[in-house]
Amino acid sequence: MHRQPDISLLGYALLGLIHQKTSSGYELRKLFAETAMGSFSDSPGAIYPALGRLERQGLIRGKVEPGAGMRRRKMFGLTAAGLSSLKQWLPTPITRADIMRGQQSIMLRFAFTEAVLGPRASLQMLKELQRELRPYVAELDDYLKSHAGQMPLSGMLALDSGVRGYQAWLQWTGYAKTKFEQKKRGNR
Amino acid sequence: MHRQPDISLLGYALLGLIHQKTSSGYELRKLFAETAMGSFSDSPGAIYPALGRLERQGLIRGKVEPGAGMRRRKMFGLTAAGLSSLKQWLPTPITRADIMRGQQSIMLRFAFTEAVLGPRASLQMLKELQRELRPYVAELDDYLKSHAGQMPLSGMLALDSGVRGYQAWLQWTGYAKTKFEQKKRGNR
DNA sequence: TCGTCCATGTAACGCGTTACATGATTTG
DNA sequence: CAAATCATGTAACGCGTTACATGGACGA
Repeated sequence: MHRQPDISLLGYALLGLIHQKTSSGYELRKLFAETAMGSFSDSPGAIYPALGRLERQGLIRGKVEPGAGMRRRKMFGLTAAGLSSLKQWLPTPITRADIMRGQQSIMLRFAFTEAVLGPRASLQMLKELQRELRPYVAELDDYLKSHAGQMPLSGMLALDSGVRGYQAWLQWTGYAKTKFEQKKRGNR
Repeated sequence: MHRQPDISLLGYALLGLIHQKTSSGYELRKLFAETAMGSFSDSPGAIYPALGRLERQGLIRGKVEPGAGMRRRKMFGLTAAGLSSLKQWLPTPITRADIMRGQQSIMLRFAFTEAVLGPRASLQMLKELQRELRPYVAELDDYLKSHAGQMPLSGMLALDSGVRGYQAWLQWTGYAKTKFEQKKRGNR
């Protein structure tokens, strides 16, 4: 039982992307810059040190491309240890604390789960998310309804916007589940 | 024209709360811990240093309560400079970059705007938010529709969850506007 | 008086931010 | 050949995190 090294969310994002495709730091930067990937920073001062840490931890390995007439660049690939770190992280149970901290880390895990652990794990994750989300939304809603009168309007509305966001997320889990079930039944 | 000192989001949160009510560090901590206030940290290692910075910047002033038979505590109140910092920050224009970075900072501003600048400013902010949000949601939606086929299912769904969140937020702006207009017409 | 809150702090640490630095290689 | 872009880094800095420290007040 090797103890899990500390990896930041950015680290896991890099691990997942590198799992999808061996990449250079620059490519990863562009990905973050162009595709609004959960709003990770595209700054070299974040990515290169993060890659350095992952490499020092033995989770990825980079080698400078020997390509002829190419700009020198270091392509990073996942090591066995890196893959197992990903596999340990992806299915960690979803807690209410995770939910309150924001969708970001949960959705990052969701995005990588299918490719690394398979669609069954994705479905499992969606179900877990529903189980945590449903009572939380209900509680927030109750709180809002019973306290709406005694709160300043702005405060009530700010809270309401959060509740609506969670409701939309909850609805999404249903949609996502049917999409995965459709896929399992073979119609792609 | 005094230059605006650097204030973190946590700093603004504290400023806004102290504006509402002169408070001690401990009270502010409890607020964060209990009311899921945008998920700010309730840890003393965040709040006390932040209060210290604000005090050193002359934005708040704390005095130890002379209360008889009470536990010693330092109550912080806003200074004139603090109030003017808040007033400068609240109405800064909403950009797409703000939106992509997350609702947190925008909703924090919204929550304080009514009390500090009045309901007209809140309405103004909601209109601005709509103006930025509407085309952004439309673009995301277009992108999703045109690329849905060529993306991995998880990726498409992760993006879709983001889009749904923004859509819910946009709908909320409409609701919030009517609430404020109702209030202006006098029926509370 | 003994534990449990109340209340305020401090120290080490990690990581992201901003800004700067450096070259090589296409493109015009 | 000059300018833009590719590609990788480094340094200073601020702030939040976790964990630890301290001490007074209140209840049993």
